[in-house]
Amino acid sequence: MQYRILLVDDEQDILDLLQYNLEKEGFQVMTAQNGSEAVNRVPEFKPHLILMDVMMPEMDGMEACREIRELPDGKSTIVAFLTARSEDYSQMAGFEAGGDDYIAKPIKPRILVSKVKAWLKRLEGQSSVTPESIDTGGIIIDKEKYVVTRGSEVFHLPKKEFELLALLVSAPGRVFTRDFILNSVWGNDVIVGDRTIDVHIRKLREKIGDEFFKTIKGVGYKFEP
Amino acid sequence: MQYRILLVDDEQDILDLLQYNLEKEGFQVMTAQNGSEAVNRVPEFKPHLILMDVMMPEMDGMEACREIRELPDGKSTIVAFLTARSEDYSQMAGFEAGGDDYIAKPIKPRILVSKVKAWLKRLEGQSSVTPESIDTGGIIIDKEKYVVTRGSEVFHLPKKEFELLALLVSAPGRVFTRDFILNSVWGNDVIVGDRTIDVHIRKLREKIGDEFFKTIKGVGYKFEP
DNA sequence: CCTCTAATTAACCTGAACTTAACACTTTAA
DNA sequence: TTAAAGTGTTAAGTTCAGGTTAATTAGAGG
Repeated sequence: MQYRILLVDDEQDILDLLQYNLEKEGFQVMTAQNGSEAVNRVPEFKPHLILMDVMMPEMDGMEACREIRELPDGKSTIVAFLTARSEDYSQMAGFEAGGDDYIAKPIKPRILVSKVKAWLKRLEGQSSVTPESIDTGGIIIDKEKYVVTRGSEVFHLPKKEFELLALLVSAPGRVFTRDFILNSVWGNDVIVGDRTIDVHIRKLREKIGDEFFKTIKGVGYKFEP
Repeated sequence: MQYRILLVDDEQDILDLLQYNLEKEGFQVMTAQNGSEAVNRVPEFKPHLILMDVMMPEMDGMEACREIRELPDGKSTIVAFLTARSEDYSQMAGFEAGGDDYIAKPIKPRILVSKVKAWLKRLEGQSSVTPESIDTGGIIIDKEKYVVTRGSEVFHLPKKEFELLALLVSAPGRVFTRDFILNSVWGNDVIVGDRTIDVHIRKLREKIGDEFFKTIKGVGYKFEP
């Protein structure tokens, strides 16, 4: 499948440069010259990744990002900012605006491409949408802080357990087959034994609570609030 | 409040044009004809934004920018270069010299004005969103004095340690991936070994306190008050 | 050019996280 | 009812990310 990337910058030169380099790598690229144009293109183009300059006339990157996050298709795309290096980290990455990451100018094509690939790789593992925090049946999963809260208790789960939980909770009641879980949490290229999932489920049951994790024999597991 | 803009170009015509357009928008404008003149004007005028030609007699823009960055008032001002279009984006913007952005000649007044406004907008955000000193969980980070205070203790951290701390503290609780940290503190063109971050984290733990810095294995680090 | 500090690297250690193996248990269906 | 298949449990590996230390390199300032 071809990934779609939306480039947003007010300067044609930079758009050209980036577009050239990304298309060379086989990505499908669309461009926009300012924030509002970018916002408009999202619904039609449904980009997997948006690379956006922070500073633009008309509507700046932060504002555009906020608006994009409001769109139905804008929640799942990765937004990365192009920004000058400065001391102001929080601004820089535009966390508040819902930015995922950033790349500092000057942009070296090779670095750009490798970063883009890394970002997109993140999408592969995900089933569909991944909001910053999921809240189901009294269990809150905060992907930003990497913590799980149930009532007043706070759990610090290791990576795999956390991802497994996040997957199950992402669709409460839905049954995930062992196969699907392996793909999502472990990846299609990793081969692990049969009991690995069981053990991880067990740890979740131990920590979060037995009652939440239901086994469907011959099929898989599901999470129930 | 009125913003102060320092224009630097060796051509009187251009100075006049820019000055006219910017004053029309309500900005306070001062001009200089070369780099050294510009450097001299910074302490008295304390400009919010410096618009400077790259190529000038006496002292060019890059050099002037470097010197301005050395001044106490020069750290917080935004420096943008006026530059002819070229393929060399990294040079173009003079980021190495500490420039924040650039605008390509020929300069269209409307674009100039909107860019200037966008740049200055960043200052607004900084004063409110990210003050010069952050105070989290009893730890005060003074970005101006480059000093960290915890209770009555005062730490003078070296640059990298300070920046790492500032980054983590900028979003307490949030997990920063090693990758992200490398980008932010080291920049995406610098390649450093795997253990570099660890060592810096260790120094912070040593100096500030072990309990504040939490490791999320396989993910990254976070700061918790 | 020397000195001192910061920054980075290298080499090694540690332990949590993850996986596996072995076996017990449970369900299903011939 | 009993084998077969699927899952649960435990403990014992194994691996790999991160921690630690010391040595090396880079850089600023005299």
